[in-house]
Amino acid sequence: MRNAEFDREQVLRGAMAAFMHKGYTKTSMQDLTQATGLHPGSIYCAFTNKRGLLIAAIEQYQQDRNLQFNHLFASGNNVLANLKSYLDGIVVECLSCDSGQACLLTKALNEIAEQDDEIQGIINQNLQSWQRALSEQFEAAQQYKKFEGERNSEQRAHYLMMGIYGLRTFAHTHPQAETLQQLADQLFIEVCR
Amino acid sequence: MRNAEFDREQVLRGAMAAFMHKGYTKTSMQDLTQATGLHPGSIYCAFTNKRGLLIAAIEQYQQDRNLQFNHLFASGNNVLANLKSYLDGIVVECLSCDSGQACLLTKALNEIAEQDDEIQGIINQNLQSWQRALSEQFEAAQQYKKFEGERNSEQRAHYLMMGIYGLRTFAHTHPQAETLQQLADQLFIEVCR
DNA sequence: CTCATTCTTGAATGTACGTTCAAGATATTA
DNA sequence: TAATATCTTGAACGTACATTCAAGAATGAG
Repeated sequence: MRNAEFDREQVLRGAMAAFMHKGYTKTSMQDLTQATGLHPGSIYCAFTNKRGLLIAAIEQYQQDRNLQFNHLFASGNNVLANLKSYLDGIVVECLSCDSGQACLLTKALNEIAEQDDEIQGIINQNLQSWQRALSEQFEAAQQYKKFEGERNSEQRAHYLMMGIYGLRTFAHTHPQAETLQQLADQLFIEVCR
Repeated sequence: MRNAEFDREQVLRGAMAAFMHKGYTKTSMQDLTQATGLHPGSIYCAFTNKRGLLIAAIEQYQQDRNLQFNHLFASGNNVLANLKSYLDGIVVECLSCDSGQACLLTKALNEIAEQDDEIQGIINQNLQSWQRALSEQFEAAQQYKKFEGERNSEQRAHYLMMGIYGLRTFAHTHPQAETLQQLADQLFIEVCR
C-alpha cells in the first residue's frame, strides 16, 4: 500500500563505500545510517541486519562490477587491448585512494575469512564468476594471438587474479603511479606470454 | 625489586596468533588474555593498550621473520635455489591454513590502512626492510645468473612482493596445493627472467 | 625475619555498539 | 474523505567490550 522511499541502489552504494573505507567490523551502525541516509529501523526492516546489509552491498557491488566489466569487453575484437585497459583502470583505481578504494570482495575476504561461512561462500562464488569471465577473455584472445606459454586460459586467469590482488595490497605501501604502472605492465606481459 | 613472571616472546607469539586468526578489531581482550595467558591488568601494565600489544606483536613478528629469512639465505651461494625454497615455503604456509596463517603485516595493513597512521608507518617500515632484503638477494643472484629482462633488483623485489601478497589472498579461495604451487612456480620463473 | 617495592589478579566501570519497538507519518484504496 | 496498510523515526535496551584499580601475592634488600 506504500512503497519504500529510499533508492535501494543508492543506499547500497553508500553502504559499500562505508564498508570499503573502514572494513566490516569497524563500520558502526551510526556510520551506516550516515552513509545510507537511512535510520536504524529502516535498515533492519530492509536488510535484517548489519550483516544482511553487507551481503546486499556485496551483491550490488558484484552487479556494478559485472556491468562495468561487460561494457569494457563488449567490443568483440581487440581482446588483449581491452585487458590492458582493464589493468590500467585498476592502477588508476588504486591511486585514487582518497577513501580506501579497495575491492569490496577481497577486503571482506581478508576480514571475514574463516569466520562466517555463508559470506565466505558468497564471496567465493562472486570471485569464481569473475575468474570465469577472465578465462573467457583469454579463450577469446587465442583467436588473435597465439600464446607462447603452454598454460590454459584458466591458469592465465588465476595468475592475473593473483597479480591484481597483489597489486591492490602493494598499492597500500607504494601509492606511486610509475611503480604501480610498471608492475601492471609487467603483469600484462607475463600473463599474455 | 621483582621481575615479570611471563615470557615476553611467548606472550607476543600468542597475541600474534590471535590477531592473525581474527584480525585486530575482532580480537577481544578476552581472546587475548586466553591467547597470552596474561590477565587484563598485566597486559595493560606491560603494553599500555590492546593497540600497544598489536604493535609489540608486529615487532616480534618482524624479528621472527627476519631470523627465518636470514637463516634460509645464509648459505652464500645458490641464491636462486634459496629464493625458490622461500616461495615454496610460502605455499606450504598458505596451505596449512588451520588457523588463518596469513602474514600479520599484510593482514594488519589491509585492516588498519588509512585508519591509524602510526601503525601504518610501522608496517610500511617493516615491509620496506623486507623489500630491501629481497633486493639484496636479487643483486647477489646476478653473480650466478645473467637475467634476460632489463629490470633492476628493486623492480624484481617489487614484483615478487606483489606476487606473494596476491598468492596469500588467492589461497583463501583456492586452497589447493597444485594450483598454488603452479602459481608460485610461474611467479618464480617470471621474477627471474 | 621484616620491610619495601613491584607484579598479579579479576571484579567493577563506563562506554559504544547492534538491535528493537511503539508511536508517528505517509500513501494507497474504496 | 475515511480507513487501512505500510513505511519511517529515533529513543531506549541489553550486551559486549576495552580499560581501570584496589587488594593481594611474590620477590629481593637490609
